[in-house]
Amino acid sequence: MLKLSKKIEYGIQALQYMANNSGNVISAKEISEQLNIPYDFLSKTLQILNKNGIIVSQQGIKGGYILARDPKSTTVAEIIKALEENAIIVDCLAEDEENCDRINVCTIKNPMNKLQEKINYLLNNTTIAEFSEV
Amino acid sequence: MLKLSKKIEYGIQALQYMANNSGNVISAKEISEQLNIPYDFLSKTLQILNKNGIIVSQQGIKGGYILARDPKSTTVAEIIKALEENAIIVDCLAEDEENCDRINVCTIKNPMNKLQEKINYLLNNTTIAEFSEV
DNA sequence: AAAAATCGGACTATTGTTATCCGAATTAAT
DNA sequence: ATTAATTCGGATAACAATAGTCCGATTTTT
Ligand code: FES
Ligand code: FES
Repeated sequence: MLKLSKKIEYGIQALQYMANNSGNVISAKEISEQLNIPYDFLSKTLQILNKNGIIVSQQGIKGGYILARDPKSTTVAEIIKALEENAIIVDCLAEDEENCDRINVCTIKNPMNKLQEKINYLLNNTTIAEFSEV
Repeated sequence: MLKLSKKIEYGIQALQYMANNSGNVISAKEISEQLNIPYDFLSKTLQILNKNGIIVSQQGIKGGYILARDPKSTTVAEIIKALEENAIIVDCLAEDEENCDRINVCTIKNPMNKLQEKINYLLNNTTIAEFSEV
C-alpha cells in the first residue's frame, strides 16, 4: 500500500476546484455538491487547510473559502503537511527517529531514505496549478 | 499517509538479508531472530514471495529460502506486486477503473496519473541490490 | 522415528481511516 | 432584532486495513 488518504485526495480536488474559480468565495457546500464529497468530512478538511494557511476562510452567511496563495506556489507536499499527515514510506524515517523500536536491527534506513528523498522531490515539485491544467 | 506496509518493509529487509548471504539456504527462523521480526508474520510474507517467484523454498529440516534471481534484477515494484499489494496513490488509478464511483465527478485523474507514473519509475528502478550496498 | 523446517488456513487484536452528529459562533441580509 | 447560511470544533461511530497470532498438516533430513 502506498495510498494517499481521502482527506488528501478530497483536499487536492477541492483546492483544484477553488483554483478554477479564483476570485470567488467558495462554500464547502458548493464543493461538496459539485464534487460529490461528503459534506461534513470535506468541512473538516477545509477547516484544517484554513488553520494551516493554505486557504483563507470567511465566516457567516455568504462565507466560504479562497486560496491563500498562487496555485503555482502551493505544492502537494505542503498540502499533505498542512493536512497534518505525512508522506513517509517507512516508520524509521519519521522525525522522531529514536522512537522507532527497530532502530537497532534496522538495515534499510539508508537505502529507504534515498527512495524517500526522491519521492519528496516529486511531491515538492507538483503544484495545485498542475491539477488545474486539464 | 503514503506508507509501505510492514509486509513490504519486512519483505524487503528479509530479501536484503538473503542477498547478503547468497548461496546459503536461510530459514524464516534465522531471519526472524536476526532482524527481530515476528516469526509467524514473516513466515507468511516469505511464503507469498515464494509463491510468486521472488524466492525459492526448500522444505523439510535444513530447509529455508534462497533468492530466485539476481538482486540487481529484482525491483521494489516487483516485490510489492509479488506481495499482492500495490503502490497506487489514489483509487481511480487502480486497474478496474470503472469500479471507482467517483469517475464521473473526478477531475484529478490525469494529473494524479502523471505523479503516479513518476513514482512507478522510482519503484521500477530501485532494486534489492541497492539495499545491500550499505 | 524424530526433529526442524515450510505450508496454509483461520482467527484475533489493534490501529487507522472515513464518515457522521451536534451545538456554538459568525456574518450578511431582511 | 431576527433569520438564514455559513464556518468552527469537538466527540463519536462505523468501517476497513494492518499487524500479529495460533494450530495442525506436510515435507525432508538425519
Ligand atoms: S525500521 Fe526503524 S530505523 Fe529502520
Ligand atoms: S477518483 Fe475515481 S476516477 Fe478519480
